[in-house]
Amino acid sequence: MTLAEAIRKRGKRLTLQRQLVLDAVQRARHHVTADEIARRVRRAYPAIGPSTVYRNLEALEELGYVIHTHLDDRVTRWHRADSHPHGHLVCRVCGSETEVRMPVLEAMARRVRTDYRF
Amino acid sequence: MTLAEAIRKRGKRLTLQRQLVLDAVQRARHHVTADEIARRVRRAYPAIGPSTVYRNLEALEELGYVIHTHLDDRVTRWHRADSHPHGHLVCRVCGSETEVRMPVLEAMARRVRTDYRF
DNA sequence: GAGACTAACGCGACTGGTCGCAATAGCCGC
DNA sequence: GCGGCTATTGCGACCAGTCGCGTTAGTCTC
Repeated sequence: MTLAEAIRKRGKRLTLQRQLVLDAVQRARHHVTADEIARRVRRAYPAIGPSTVYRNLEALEELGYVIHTHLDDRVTRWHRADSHPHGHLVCRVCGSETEVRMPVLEAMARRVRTDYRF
Repeated sequence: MTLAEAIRKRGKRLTLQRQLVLDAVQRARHHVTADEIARRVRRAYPAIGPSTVYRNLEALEELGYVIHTHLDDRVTRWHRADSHPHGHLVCRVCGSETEVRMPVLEAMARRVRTDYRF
């Protein structure tokens, strides 16, 4: 089943803009902001508006292709859903405080520290 | 030790605006938004600006008097730090998904559901 | 392929929140 | 109490993200 078919089956459509947004997220090495994605897409399709990028990211997340995180509690960052696992963390949320508990695998620990500025 | 002393000891100052913001949060029955706090404070001190409210909430959180949460992942809500415990939750953060696990105490469960729209 | 249905687009206004700056006013030491 | 230091204020510009609307363009059916 092609990407277009998978998307249509969910009642959505595969537009050029949507393709470009997905492509930009998948090409990105790490977590990227919506603005960074917008800039990349704009190189191939300058007319794209910010709201289109936001709406496509939301749609693509719903479809299971991308994932968003709030790493620093400020800007939303996005990455491909099938990237190698890098932080399915167990957290304690007590009001605003968020403590990140280290995952079991030591290899992941370093990366987690970077992501969460921990 | 008075409130003023406690605050000064941390290198901060107790201004009228800060008192009013703290008072508004402590008087509030539940989680309130910054805007709601601003409106309450404005009744006694109309000249207060939004940024002052935000900065004071941040300062008061740092001082341990208030706590903020992102209940619906949209608006930030605030409440007094010493309110009876209502949700020190254990969460799983996997990208954007956040699953709320019920606390042990059954009495708390109902409240948590409301808070998290779960 | 043509037509109809409607998801998605681009735009501009709006919202919640932050930042830099010059002015104000707590606080401390004398 | 007075003066100096600097945290804090109010203001206005700005930023990330959302929403409503009229238009465009995928998709499905024939």
